Amino acid sequence: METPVLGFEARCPHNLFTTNSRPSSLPASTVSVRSLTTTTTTTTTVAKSPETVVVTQHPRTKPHSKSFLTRKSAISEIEQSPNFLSSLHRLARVLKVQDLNVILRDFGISGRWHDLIQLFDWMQQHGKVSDSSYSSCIKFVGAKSVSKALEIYQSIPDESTKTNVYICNSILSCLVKNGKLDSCIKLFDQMKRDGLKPDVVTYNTLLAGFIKVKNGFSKAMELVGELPHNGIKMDGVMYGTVLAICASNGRCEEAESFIQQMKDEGHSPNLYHYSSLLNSYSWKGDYKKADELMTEMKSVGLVPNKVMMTTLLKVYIKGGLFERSRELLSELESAGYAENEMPYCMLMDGLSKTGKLEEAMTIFDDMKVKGVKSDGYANSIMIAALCRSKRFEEAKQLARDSETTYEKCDLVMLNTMLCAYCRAGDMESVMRMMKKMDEQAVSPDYNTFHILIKYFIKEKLHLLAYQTLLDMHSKGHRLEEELCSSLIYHLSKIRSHSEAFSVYNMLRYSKRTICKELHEKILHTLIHGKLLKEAYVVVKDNAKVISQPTLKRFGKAFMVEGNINLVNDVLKVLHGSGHKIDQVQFEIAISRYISQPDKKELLLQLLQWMPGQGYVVDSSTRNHILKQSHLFGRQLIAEILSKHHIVSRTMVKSRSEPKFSRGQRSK
DNA sequence: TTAGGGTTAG
Repeated sequence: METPVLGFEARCPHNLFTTNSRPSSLPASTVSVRSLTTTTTTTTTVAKSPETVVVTQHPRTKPHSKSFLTRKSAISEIEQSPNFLSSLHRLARVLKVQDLNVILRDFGISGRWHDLIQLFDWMQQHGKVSDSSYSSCIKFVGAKSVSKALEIYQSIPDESTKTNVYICNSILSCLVKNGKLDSCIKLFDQMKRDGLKPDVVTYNTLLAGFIKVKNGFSKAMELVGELPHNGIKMDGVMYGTVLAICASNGRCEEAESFIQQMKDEGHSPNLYHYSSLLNSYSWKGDYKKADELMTEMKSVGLVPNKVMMTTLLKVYIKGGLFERSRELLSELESAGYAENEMPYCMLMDGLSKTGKLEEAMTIFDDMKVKGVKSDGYANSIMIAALCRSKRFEEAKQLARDSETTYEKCDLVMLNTMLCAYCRAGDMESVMRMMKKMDEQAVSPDYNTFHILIKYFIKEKLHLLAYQTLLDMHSKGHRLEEELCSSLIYHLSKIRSHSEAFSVYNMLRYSKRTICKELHEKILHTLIHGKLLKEAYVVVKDNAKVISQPTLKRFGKAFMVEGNINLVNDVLKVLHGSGHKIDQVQFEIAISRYISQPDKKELLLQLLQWMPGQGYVVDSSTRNHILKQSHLFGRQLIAEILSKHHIVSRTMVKSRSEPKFSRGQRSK
């Protein structure tokens, strides 16, 4: 009785109960869900495709088995029940795992997230899960919560299930879609170690993660390089992904060669493949190649769509072909492809960035006259354009208009307006924008901080600028040297030396190399602020790039007021850097030691160190030491000073030798 | 039986 149904199920490659998907190669009308799940009389009416031929080749004795119909109705009952769990309890006995999967997917598609989780829990508790339960569940759960999806993946008890390629692809895709590319790659490597045999879908999933990532191109190519090793051939989908990666990285030559490769392998590029290639030409504005591409595409019967035409416009604009751009824009208008502001925005931006502000403004006005729908991008572009031309009052006015016209602003718009207000010196509006960002819970980005700090410096609110920089740093944004340097300068001027030093340190430890003048600059600030211990740190790390006069100034300052316990270390560091220590510095250091006899050891160390490096005490210092030698041990002092004496004599001799050779002297 | 991609603006 059940055989025909099972036979049918076994032959049909797709789930009987699937309500959402069908074989992607088939048009919607051929094998509809309705036709498969109602009675056999309808199957004959749709017997047009190979699949339905299969059906008719195995005629059933009965329309559907009782069990089939029971399961079918149980599924819809649970799906439609306001309290699905109670229906589930009641009907559980008749349902197979694949039936539960159908319900699971139905919940996923209709966004019944909590029901989905509840159902899956129930399935796990009752041991009614299959590989496809995991892959579907992870897919739907992952769209809302990556951590929950990971939790489900980790909960898989069986190691071999954990490396099931469908399940792996599902969780990897979920990570990619949530921008967690690094964790995705890590997990992928782990999966491979655990026995995953990645397939074309796996690789494509990973590759998709590189599309909008900076420097994603080379990493993507590494992955592509792994394909032959795993016996995987690229398919049309993967070519699409790879071309998008090329396009978003401006790699037009590579894009061309991938297109060629796919053609050679018998794939026909579609509109998307060509669009990516076209987009790759926009980087350099290569309109010649773009035109050729359009011709080729049309010759194979593809009709450019709105996006493609807009991308072509982008190429023309980048290539500086403004007349042709205007013509193309008219074409877009007549084709009904310019009903929103995007093509206008591109043209306005291109014009203004090449100094054609007036022409950009004409487009802007035109757009308004034509009643083109705008979400505020056009305004934002013009505000930026006006700022670029230093027409701050007009920029400010337009920003005000935007604020009243458009309720919703994204971060870039907010930044543009903020910038206009800052440049126009409108403090009240600046504060209003900051408040707005706060209220809308928009977190400031690098640009926001940069704009504000520059503005606060201009308004001489240096400590506020400093606080903002701290905030910026704590949020993990990179700091720009020029801005930091300027802030260091201003903080020093208002005698906020330690704040200046903290800016220096933030920059120093977040950047591999910084301009050498900055070390010198901060050193002057620290000396001036008497932060000598900090100054010593700077010298210790950077003595080789600091000028001799500055080192001298530091040395002297430290000898006079630096921590006495560090005096010898400082002298050694200065000497070690190649700096010739001034006699005055020794004099000061030694007098300090003499005035503090408890530092006797340090004095002796210094005096013993000096001759070995070619330094000797001068006569007044020598006399000073001798007068107090009872404090330090007369005998020892006498011995050390005699060494100084010997060295000083050889020094005098060697200094005089090159100048007066024997021969010269005898003349 | 479950998994993948792709084009445009500031």
